[in-house]
This record gives sequence, C-alpha cells and structure tokens, in this order.
Amino acid sequence: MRLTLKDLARELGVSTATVSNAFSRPDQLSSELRERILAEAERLGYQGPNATARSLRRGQTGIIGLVLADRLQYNFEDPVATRFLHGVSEVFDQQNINMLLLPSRSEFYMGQSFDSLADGYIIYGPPRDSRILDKVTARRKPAVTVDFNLEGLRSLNIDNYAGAHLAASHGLTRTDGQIAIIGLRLVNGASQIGRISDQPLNSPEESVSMRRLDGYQSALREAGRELPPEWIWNAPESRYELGYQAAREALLSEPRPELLLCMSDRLALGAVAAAQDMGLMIPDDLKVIGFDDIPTAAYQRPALTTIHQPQHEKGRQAARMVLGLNNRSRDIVLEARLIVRDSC
Amino acid sequence: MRLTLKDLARELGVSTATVSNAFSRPDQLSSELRERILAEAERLGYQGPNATARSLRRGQTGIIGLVLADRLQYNFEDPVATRFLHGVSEVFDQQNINMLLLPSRSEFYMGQSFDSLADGYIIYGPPRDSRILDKVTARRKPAVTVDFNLEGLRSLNIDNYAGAHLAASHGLTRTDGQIAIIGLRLVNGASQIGRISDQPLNSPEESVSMRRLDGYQSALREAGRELPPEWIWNAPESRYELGYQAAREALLSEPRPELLLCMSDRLALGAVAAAQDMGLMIPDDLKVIGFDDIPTAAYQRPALTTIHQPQHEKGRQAARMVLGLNNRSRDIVLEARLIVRDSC
DNA sequence: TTGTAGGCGTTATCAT
DNA sequence: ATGATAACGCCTACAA
Repeated sequence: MRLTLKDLARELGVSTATVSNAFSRPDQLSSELRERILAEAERLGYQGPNATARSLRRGQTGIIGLVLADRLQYNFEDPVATRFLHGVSEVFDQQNINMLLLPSRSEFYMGQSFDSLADGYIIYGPPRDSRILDKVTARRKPAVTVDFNLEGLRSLNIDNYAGAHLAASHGLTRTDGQIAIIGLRLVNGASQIGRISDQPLNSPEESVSMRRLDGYQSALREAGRELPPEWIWNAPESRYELGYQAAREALLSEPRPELLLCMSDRLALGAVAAAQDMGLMIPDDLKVIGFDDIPTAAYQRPALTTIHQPQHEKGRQAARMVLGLNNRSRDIVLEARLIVRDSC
Repeated sequence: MRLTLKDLARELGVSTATVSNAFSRPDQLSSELRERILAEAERLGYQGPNATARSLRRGQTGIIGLVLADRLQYNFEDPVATRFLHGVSEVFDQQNINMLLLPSRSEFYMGQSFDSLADGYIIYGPPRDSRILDKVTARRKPAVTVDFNLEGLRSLNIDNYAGAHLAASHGLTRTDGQIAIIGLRLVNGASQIGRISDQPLNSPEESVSMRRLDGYQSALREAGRELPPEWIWNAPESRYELGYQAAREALLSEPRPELLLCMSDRLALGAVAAAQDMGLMIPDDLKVIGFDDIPTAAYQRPALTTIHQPQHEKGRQAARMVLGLNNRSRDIVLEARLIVRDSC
C-alpha cells in the first residue's frame, strides 16, 4: 500500500493541509513543525506529493510538450533537430521544466485531451497529419510553432528565403557553368530521389524548402539564370545517401553541373562524396554549397561552404517563448548567414 | 470555462459513465450512441478526457521517464546518446508511449514523488547526484538501468571490458611502439585534460570507463606491456577538442606513441586531427583506435578503426525492458565488436 | 445497455 | 499558525 499525504497527516496528528504546506509552501507554517513533518515523511518513506494529483488540482504539470513533425527517432538522428532540442533543453534545465516528446502519431492526439498533458507546446515543424493541428488550435495553452506558421499561434522561423538567396548569389560569383539544385521535401509524398519535373510542388507558405527554392531561384533570376525543373532534384529526407544519389544523377547529366546548391548539409556531404568517387575535385571541378551548418560541415575535408542557421539559438528562443520569458514580439525570424569555407 | 465530461453528459442527457465509455471503452455501448456522443463532443469542442484526471484515476500516465545522467543538452549533442534515444523512441513509437526527458537536476526529484510522473523509468547512466538513486530505489514502478547497475533493478550494459580488450589486442598486432591511452571520465571532478598520474580514479564498478581501462590494461598486461599512469590521459567529456588536446600532449612526449587507444570516437577523431596537424600520417606514423562506432567514424578519412557498441539496439532493448516486453533475463549484456577500418 | 456514486491524492479557501 | 472541507475531472464497481 502506498503512502499518501493523508496517511502522513494522520500519523502525525496534523491536518492534510499542513502537510501539504510543509512540502509546497514552507512559509505557511512554523519551520519547527515543518522539520518534524519532513522528518516523519523521511522515516515512513513518503516521497512527496503525488505528481498526478497535484497536477489535477493545480491545473499545471511542469511539463512542456514538444510536438515533433517526424517520427520521434528522426529527431534524434538529424543533427539539425538535435541541435534545436539541445537549445530548448538548455532553457528548460534552468527553469526546472520537463520535456515531453510527442511524435506526430495522430492516434495519440485523438484519444484524449491534448491540453491537459502539458502546460504548453512547442510544435517543431508542420505535423504530417493536419488533424493534429486542429486539435492544437482548439487549445488554450501557450504554443509556439517553429519552422512554420499557424493562424493564431506565435511562430519562430529563420529567414529561409534570404539564406538561400545568399547561397545562390555567392555561388554565382564563383562559376558561370551549369547549376543544379538538390532540394529537400519539395514534392509531397515522394519516397525517392528524382527530378521535380511534372510533379506538384508543396505550397510555398507551408514549407521551409519551398522558401529556400524561392530564394535560390530569385538570385538566379536576377542573373538571368533561373533553373528549369529538370535541373532540380528532390530528396524526401535529409540523408547523406540521398544526397549522394541525387548528385550522381546530376553529375551524369549534360552539361555537367559545376555548382550544386543543396538544401541541407547532409545532402551536400553526400554530394561531395559522390563527386569525389567520380574523380572530381572540389572546388576546382565542382562547387557545393550546403544549408544548416551542422558540426560536421566544419571539419569535413574539404570543409563545406554553407548557410548557417542558428539551431541552438532557435531552440533557446522557442523555449523562452512558450514559457512566456520573451514576449517582445509575437513572431520571430532569425537571420541565416553565409559561411564560406572550401567547397565553394 | 472548459468543458468536462460531465458537461457533455448533461448536454446529451446521458450519464457521465456512458460518455466516459464512449471515449475509453467503445465496446461498452451501442455504436449508435457512441457516434452521437462523439459527434456532440466534436460540435461542442470537447477534446476528450482530461489526461491528468484520467491518470490520477487510473494510476497510469502512458509516459515513460528517461532519467539522463548529464544535463539534458548533453544528450542531444553526443551521438552516442542520441543513437540510444533513437532506439528507445523507435519502440515507444510503436507502443504509443510518450517519453519524458528527466535531467539529473536533484531539486526536481526532491520536491515531489518520483513515482507518479511516469509508469516506468529508464535510467541512462549513473546520475550525478546519488540522492536521485535513493529516490529511485524507493519506487515501485519498473525501472531499468543502462550503462551501470543498481541493486534491485534490471540492468542493460555492453561488455566494456571485452570491447576494450579487443581494441588493445588488435592494436598490439599492428605495432611494437609506445602506446598511450586517452581515457574518458577516469578521474572524478576533473575539468581539464591531464595525465592521470597521482589522481584518484573512479571505482571500477561504477564506471563504464574504468571497465574499459581495465580491458585495455589486461590485454597489454598479457603482452607484458601494461601502461604506467603517465601514459594515460583523462578527458572529462567526450569531445573532439579534448581528444585533440590530449593527443597533442601525448604525441609531444618521448618516445612518441605509435598507438592511441581512445575511449570514444569523438576523442579519437580529435586525436586524428591533432596528428594530421603535426604532419603525421595515419596509420603509418600513428595508429588510432576509437570506441563507440559513431556514424562519423565510418565516413571520416581515414576511416576510424573502433569498437562498435550497438547503441540503437541498446535503446530498443531498454525500452522493451521497461515496458515488460522482454522478461527473459533480468540483466542483459550486449556484445561489443571490433570494426577494423583504416586508422589501425 | 445505461446510470449512480464514491474516491483517486492534492491544494486552495475559509475558518479558527 | 493550523485545521476542515470542497473541489480538480475522471473511471469503475455495482446496481438497475
């Protein structure tokens, strides 16, 4: 049988209110009595108030939910996601907040009240199943969307358009040759590498990647060199091997591209490997620009030229926003910077 | 004002029990009535049973807690930890379990009952503050310790001793020169790189690293070449830069080591970089063996020879253990394998 | 198949 | 400074 606050109160001959106060509001009783209560609790093995009951009563859990766009596992595997989580957890650590990781499994959200699990939510990327968003918008708890926007919620983004524009502009200063783009999640529901020709693209508002594509193309257009869809590949996920494959296809095309604009560093790293395996020298024969600036990008040889997005800072900001520690502006857009290294 | 199950029942003219069943036990009422209830809920914007109240009543939360040894952030930054979490989340995804990340902040555990937050716990590495362990052992929920053991709890480990023994034995077949060890967390409370001479080491039972050291030394001893403490460096954390520093110190010593046994791949990767910056060729001038087999180890050039530990599988197993899906053995020890690549 | 009612363990309010 | 008591929102015997 488990001990409750009530048992302890009976044992000590005081009221439950007093015991509760001993644990939760030390100033409400004499430190003498408090000591006595705590000692007795220790002796009997009472661990402190039951968290569930406390949450029910208080209407707060001390937990912030992180709704993750992809399956949970993806978020532990992708360095971009982990750095974001890293930033979030830094703030939570300080604030004594616990972090509940919520995947995009829709069944989960259907069965019970989304609201009561956590005191607030960070929604990292647009969930696969849009019904989740309906649930979310019906909620009265603070919530922040990251890397996308949702009517009525505060949001946090980086300037994807500007970042991509920067990348393409820089690339144009280094070569006059053919250009190809290796895009990420440009096409809905694709499961393989392929050119985007003829396929319906995601809508620009919903997608980080479409904003990046827009940024690339605008810069190219300004130089009169906008790319037709045959020169744009789509990768369904940000993975090394997919970058490798896409780059291989691109580099086998005529005329052989001399600049690859990649929408993630992992894709870019794969592309570099593909080029090397084909005997091409980087940056002499081929220039590659990534996106994200993951740690590996810096100590890879040749080191990757890329667009830095402050994932860690983004995580910190997101955390501060849900916790109401940063109410200056409703929506926040962080800057993306060009980092010139060896690959372009 | 928030809607409750009771409101919904009143609105519909049915009892609360029926509404509850409509959500939680579909077989207890006619599908017709159930439809009607669900539709009304939808219309009124009732989101489903309040999770907190449900947990209090049922005594279950659908949440498993992950007690992390280090600060939360570390676990998102270290590839070894993230791959473990990746494995855990794979199983949780399937089983509809949510994952609460609990750092080693002791204040957190002191205020309230550890028990009621989650239905079970995975304790990943020995918590910094041992008072947490007291709380944990007082608990009646299932718990699994990973990478250490605790009286009375099921545990999951890899064979660190055997892995290290494998590494050292392999190294001995490749060189007769001087050997140095770059260790990890061998010394308590160290904050910098340094030789372990004169410093009190952690006790072997508590520490993964001491078991690895033991494995290295046994293999060396069998060849009559056990290392004195001057040839053993300690890094307080598994970080690239620390490996770089330690290796630099080691390689500046006389006689210059020809084999570096590193207790993590990140340390090893840093060591490789240090050697390269000193103009040494790997594996000709220097051989390096890592530990962990993180993804980068494979596509680094030269690719790293290392000991593979199945972090992902470890995560899966840990998850299955807490969930009671794997009750065959109380304690599990997974094998560590030697992966020979280019660096030794 | 549906309804009644007690209690899960706390905490906040109001007395004393 | 301490105590009595009514919620918090739900679930589950048990009864009808």
